[in-house]
Amino acid sequence: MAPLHQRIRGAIEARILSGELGPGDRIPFEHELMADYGCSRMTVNKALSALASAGLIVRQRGRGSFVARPRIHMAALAIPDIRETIEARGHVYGLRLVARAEVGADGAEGALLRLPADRTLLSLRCVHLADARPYAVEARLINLAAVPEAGAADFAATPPGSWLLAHVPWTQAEHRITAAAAGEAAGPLGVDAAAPCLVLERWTWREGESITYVRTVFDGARFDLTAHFAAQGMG
Amino acid sequence: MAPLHQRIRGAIEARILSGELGPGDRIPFEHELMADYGCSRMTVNKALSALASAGLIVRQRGRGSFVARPRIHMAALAIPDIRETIEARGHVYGLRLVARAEVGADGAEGALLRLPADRTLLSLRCVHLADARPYAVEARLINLAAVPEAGAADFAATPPGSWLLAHVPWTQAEHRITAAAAGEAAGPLGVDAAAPCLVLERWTWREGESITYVRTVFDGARFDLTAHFAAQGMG
DNA sequence: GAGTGGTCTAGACCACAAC
DNA sequence: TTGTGGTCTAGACCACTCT
Repeated sequence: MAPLHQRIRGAIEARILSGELGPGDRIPFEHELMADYGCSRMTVNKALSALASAGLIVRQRGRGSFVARPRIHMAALAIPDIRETIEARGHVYGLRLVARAEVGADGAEGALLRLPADRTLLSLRCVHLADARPYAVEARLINLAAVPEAGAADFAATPPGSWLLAHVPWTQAEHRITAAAAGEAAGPLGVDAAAPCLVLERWTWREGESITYVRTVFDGARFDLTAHFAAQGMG
Repeated sequence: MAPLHQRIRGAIEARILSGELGPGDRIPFEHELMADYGCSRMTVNKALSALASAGLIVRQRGRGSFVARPRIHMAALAIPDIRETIEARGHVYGLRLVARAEVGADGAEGALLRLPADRTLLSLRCVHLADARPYAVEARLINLAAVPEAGAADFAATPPGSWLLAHVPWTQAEHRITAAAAGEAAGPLGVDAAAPCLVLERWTWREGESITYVRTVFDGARFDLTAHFAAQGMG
């Protein structure tokens, strides 16, 4: 038997998702639900608060609770860890570190991370392999002032993304997904220079400080980003 | 002054994000926090429950609460409403309905929506324009058994995606993002057939029933998907 | 058995909205 | 003035974990 607050939440969720309650419609008042379920106000409140934090309803002090207007195509998209993706499909993951250098932040690299010119960056280029075949080309910059331990990490053995995820908590990130011709990545990827590729860029910050920038190029013919997800807070 | 449960939550969040508490570390017990803040257990419980539902900590009955292992690059990506995107950038939105037909579900279309062969689908093709210039090409299928009102909607005036979002609640969706050559979309988009394009596919369900499938092709040189977001539940 | 979190009660005071 | 939701208290019983 599910907890009462969960059953209350589920019952209201069902009425919204079935269409019985539409956007803007009123949810029963807390005291009505108390009477319906024969429980205390805290229990009802917990159910409604959960629905509100999930975005299914809007609560207004002094007015009541209402079904929320549907959100605009907000989607939870899993941006996968490359090694995990490859291994999950039963392939052997391989990593080839092509270049590693410490560079000043006064050039184009520094501009990408929006850093002052006197900082030092670790610049990495590597190729991710699936069954020894090129899968993705990655160019990464790491702000050494924010992550000094990265200077000693072995990025020929551990993918930079996996290493950072395990070592550095982040608070803000930005993704950009574009399609482009392979261009410079054509050689390492083993495709034609005009081949359509999926380009994933990510900027990551921790408490306002830039941590890393990464640009990953995938062969469009072999890679896609997919995500299955449930509607607003349906878990 | 923020509510007490929010301040407690914020204080713990800060300790996790600053790195003071790392993955697997123990969060103070509820009774310890009660003593620290001089409040009741319900208040502490509300703070910790919120952190747990945000994925920052894991709570285990009989053991305690612990900092969660960081999630694998899970990101909230906003898949934008095309009309809103164009208008938000200050351009004039235009829509050209190229084709509209009701088709049986016994062909390739039915397979895309995974529907029985006896169902009827509404098949639409349209071009989204920004300042009268082609911006994206959309091919859509709508399950008329699930959304009969769509048969009467004016999709020459309202983009199908906007119409559906406003009229039909969904519970499950799946996205697939790929890069591909323009191919058939080259003509309507006004680009070369080999031009790299971003292809966004979406399947949408409502309580297990297919609602719609859409495949949208964007000119890679003019379009990108971006998302700025905060870490696990940081609002 | 002692300690943990999960749930629930029956009150209370407050800020805010509508009348 | 009345009613709403937001917050908080000081208890309680339970299921579970660890020893």
